[in-house]
Amino acid sequence: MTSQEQSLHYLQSLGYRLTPQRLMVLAIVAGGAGHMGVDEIHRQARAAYPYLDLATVYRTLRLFKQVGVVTEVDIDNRLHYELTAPGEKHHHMVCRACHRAINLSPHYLEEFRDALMQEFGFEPDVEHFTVAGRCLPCREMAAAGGGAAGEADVGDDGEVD
Amino acid sequence: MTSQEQSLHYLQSLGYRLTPQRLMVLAIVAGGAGHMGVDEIHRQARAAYPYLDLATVYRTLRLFKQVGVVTEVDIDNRLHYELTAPGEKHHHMVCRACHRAINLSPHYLEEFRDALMQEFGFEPDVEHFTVAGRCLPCREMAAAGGGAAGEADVGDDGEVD
DNA sequence: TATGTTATCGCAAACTTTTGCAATAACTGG
DNA sequence: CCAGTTATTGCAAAAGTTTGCGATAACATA
Repeated sequence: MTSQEQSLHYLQSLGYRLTPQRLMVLAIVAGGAGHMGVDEIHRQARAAYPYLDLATVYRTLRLFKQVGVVTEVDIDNRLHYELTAPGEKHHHMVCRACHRAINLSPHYLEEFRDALMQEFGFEPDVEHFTVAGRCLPCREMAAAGGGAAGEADVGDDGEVD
Repeated sequence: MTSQEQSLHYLQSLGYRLTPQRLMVLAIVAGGAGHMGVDEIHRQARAAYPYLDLATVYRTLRLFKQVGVVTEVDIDNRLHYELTAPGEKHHHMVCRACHRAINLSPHYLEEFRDALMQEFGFEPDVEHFTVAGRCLPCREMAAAGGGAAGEADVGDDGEVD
């Protein structure tokens, strides 16, 4: 049983229905490399299933995220999704200059999470976590006075690991 | 010189112009208790200055945030703003069930920030930081099987310190 | 396989936030 | 104090995302 099939059975076991729209969206996110923008998922889905509505894509992805099948990443105020890798869980650092997403091991958040739990009883959503900031190349470019050269001219799929 | 006046001089020293719209928005955010939603700021502003456009409120708040005069908090997918308290900097934990914002001392983020800087050269935006999760009361309510009772029925101004 | 229940879909409209553009007004220098 | 420069405004429209609603289709039961 592939991990996609597992996800589908899991959804079913929670009482959700298996619809062609959900199969399609799952297959596309699974097939894509890295995180995909909603519009791209929608475009690909419509190629095979022309009537699939954008609202359905949003609803489907929100459901998948809620049950943990996909991971949501906010890149430059736009939602992106990737398949949740069960064994290789990671968070993201998103550069606010070049909008690249860099993976971050969960290890870096454990202390933080434990402190909030113990001191406030607050359980942070660290299933997935995105922290904005500025990556090394962009900071160097900015420091050099270079400014905009090369910043923000990366496509939807800019990703470093 | 009040802290509002300081903010205004600071804006001016950066080359920004002092307009009635900016004075108004600053006064309202300064006068409000805790973080205010954009619509509420707009409503109050229009009471005294009827033609002030919502787009101007957004632009003004974005500018204020950029220069550090106000702090932005994302509560339930809506932007909220509060005056940046120079001496009492804090972050926020926002409960995804009751949407209350709880203040968090910067101390809890220092280690995290330092680790990212040292290991990745990534400089996280920790001027202000919002972490989503579930607060103690909501977790207890959920555990008790109570479910929705009392959750999410808090107004715009629900805040704990 | 036929039937009922209800989760899900497509569509349209709403909502929050951003952006383009021409008109206005804040600051600068004379 | 007046004129020129240009940041800022208001308006309208776009962009991204969510929501309400009637119609449809997935699943369960017989």
